[in-house]
Amino acid sequence: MNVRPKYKTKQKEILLSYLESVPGVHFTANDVCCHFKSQGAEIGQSTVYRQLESLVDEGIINKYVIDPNSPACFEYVAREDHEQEGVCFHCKCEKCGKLIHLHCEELEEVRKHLNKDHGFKVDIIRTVFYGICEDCAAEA
Amino acid sequence: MNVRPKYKTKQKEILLSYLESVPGVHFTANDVCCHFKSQGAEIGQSTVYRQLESLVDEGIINKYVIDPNSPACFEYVAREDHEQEGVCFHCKCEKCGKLIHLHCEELEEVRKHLNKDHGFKVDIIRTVFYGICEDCAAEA
DNA sequence: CTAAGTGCAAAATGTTTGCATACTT
DNA sequence: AAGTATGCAAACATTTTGCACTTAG
Repeated sequence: MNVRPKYKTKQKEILLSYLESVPGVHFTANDVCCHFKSQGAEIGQSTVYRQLESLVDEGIINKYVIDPNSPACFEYVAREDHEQEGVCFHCKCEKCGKLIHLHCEELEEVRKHLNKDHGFKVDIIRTVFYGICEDCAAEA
Repeated sequence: MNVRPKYKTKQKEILLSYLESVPGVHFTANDVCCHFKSQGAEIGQSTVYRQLESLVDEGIINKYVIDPNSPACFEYVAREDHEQEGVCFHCKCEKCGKLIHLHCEELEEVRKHLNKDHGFKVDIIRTVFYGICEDCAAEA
């Protein structure tokens, strides 16, 4: 999409270090703004939006769309999850919000299938399966 | 989630009969407005939104949320399709924005696989594969 | 010095709502 | 008559953008 950040700025740094401190938590762009506002270390909201977008592109955070009328959710994905490079799919529970990471051969197949038979190159980082997780299904 | 329409109005009637004429086609609320505007048979946009919402609740059409910043997509699902549970999967091109819908046996398999082997019930309506479509991949 | 990032306020977008009017039953 | 639906315009909320300014390399 875009060429991405090249300069290391104070804003990006503090944003990132904050995100690293809340792995697995999901938050909105506005949450981030408020957090920094209350810390006195403000970051302009355009910057927050722009940085979050960058981070999504870089695969450092994930973005979740629950409903077009509520704000988008983001979530920091711990580094280990990236590094094991065994391409990782994500399932997001719509009920409890849990994020499940799957390293699964069958899903790998699907990706190949979409590529070969439909000419569609799936972007795994961005793609999220929404649904209901085992636990939530059980208690329902 | 609401108590729904009780009166049969002209607007609802022509809206429905239009929808029935385009099964499997994706459209936005705005598309509907424009369609009727060009037909001279206008329906107010609030009415369009309200009726579409009703129809979603009634299970007559499906609503797809691709991205919070692009309009929601709707799709009339023919009665037979409901029965064969052949809801379709969506692929969204990150480059040109195209939305591709797939009725694909293999994807159906994945869904079953996730359910059976991972206990995860995929919500097809909300799940979107992001990636690069054939055309965009070609011209790159 | 140049390219990139920031922040503000303004625009854009898609959707919802208040309210007076019109239609269904 | 009573209860709904309609349509307009205004309101909303989130996200994006234009632009002048600052900062990193």
